Amino acid sequence: MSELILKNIAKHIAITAPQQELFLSLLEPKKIKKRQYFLQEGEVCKNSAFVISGCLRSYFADSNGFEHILQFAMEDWWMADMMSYTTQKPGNLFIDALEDTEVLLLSRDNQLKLFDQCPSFERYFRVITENGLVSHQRRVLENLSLPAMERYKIFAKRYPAFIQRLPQTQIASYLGITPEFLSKIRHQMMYQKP
Amino acid sequence: MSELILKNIAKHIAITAPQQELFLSLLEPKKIKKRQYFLQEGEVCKNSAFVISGCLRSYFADSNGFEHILQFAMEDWWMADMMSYTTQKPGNLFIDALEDTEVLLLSRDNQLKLFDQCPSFERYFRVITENGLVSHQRRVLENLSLPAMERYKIFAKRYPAFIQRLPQTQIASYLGITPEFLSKIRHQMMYQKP
DNA sequence: TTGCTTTCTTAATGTAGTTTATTTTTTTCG
DNA sequence: CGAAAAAAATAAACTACATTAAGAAAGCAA
Repeated sequence: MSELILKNIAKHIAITAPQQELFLSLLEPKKIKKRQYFLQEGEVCKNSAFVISGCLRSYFADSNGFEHILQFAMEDWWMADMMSYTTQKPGNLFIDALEDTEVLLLSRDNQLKLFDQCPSFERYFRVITENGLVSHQRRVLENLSLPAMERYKIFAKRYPAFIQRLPQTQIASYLGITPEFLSKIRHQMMYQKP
Repeated sequence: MSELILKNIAKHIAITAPQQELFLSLLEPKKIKKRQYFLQEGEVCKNSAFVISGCLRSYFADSNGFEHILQFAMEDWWMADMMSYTTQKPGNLFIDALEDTEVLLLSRDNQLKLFDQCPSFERYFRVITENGLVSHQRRVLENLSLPAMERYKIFAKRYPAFIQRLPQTQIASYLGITPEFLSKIRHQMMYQKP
């Protein structure tokens, strides 16, 4: 069960067997049922979650009650409210499960401990964070420069698994449009593609 | 002249005098005149730039020739095309100067060397990158959830110096609206505020 | 199987923001 | 300084997307 996370780490850094054990000893497994919250607005995000199976989403609920999805996390992805996790102050995101989900938790305390005891992990999370920054920068620019249909096409190409597993409502919320308009876009695509 | 960058680093990590010297020896000063490119689309971003004085912007030029600003960098900020800088592959951003600007350059090679020779710097850049990620996540959510006038108000409150120093055209491009519409918004704000 | 809830579609109407064009104001620089 | 260029304001026509409403389809518990 911890093979997945070790494999993920091996993609970026090489660590010894005792370091692996140290790392695994700092993790805590958890199961989150579909529709169950992992984190709610106003709480401190004590843990970062590595998804073993299932799917999480993080979102912001605006003053009109509309939900805006920041991120999905399926197998092999990390999920947290980064603002709250790094500062350990109350956050304003919700995180919940779109499917029954298994995760491994790493508390911020344990993460910082890990950085001191094994600096390779500081490198691992630096690289992970660099990649996250790049993908959010790309998302900002795509939202500024592309109309909704283009953004949907790119999303579908980049994350084909998401298109199959997620309801369109969720995808629309991630793209920043209404489900009604996404439906219209998909209709248009069917009759203009070939 | 290198006081500013040492002070910035001291905010996050403590380093010895010889480490400071090592770090400074890896930096290269450069001047960039107003309207001059620091980086063009298709080039590899070899250096990250720490701004000593003046102002840089990074932007994406879409297929219709419109510019979409990703970031401004004034004194005490780092600027790079992160995608290209971290992978050392050709990027798709432009970076140029909005004012005559002085920067200190750190090449990716030197940065990685620094990480090996002084792991505290790996921590410094991890923290910087975490902060960048958080601010881009916040920007994604603000773009999804708020109308243009709210985004402008938040921008003005968060970066008061930018409002004074930058032309409205640039701010509009950062907010994702046309200069004409920003002008309209500002007119509305004048007659509804008090 | 039924009924209930969630998801998806369609369509009419409404609006935040764009486009295009013109004029005024400010900045730049020889 | 004065000319030219850039930036800002205004306004009318237009469009991508939202809102509202209603019904069809699909998933799911009992």
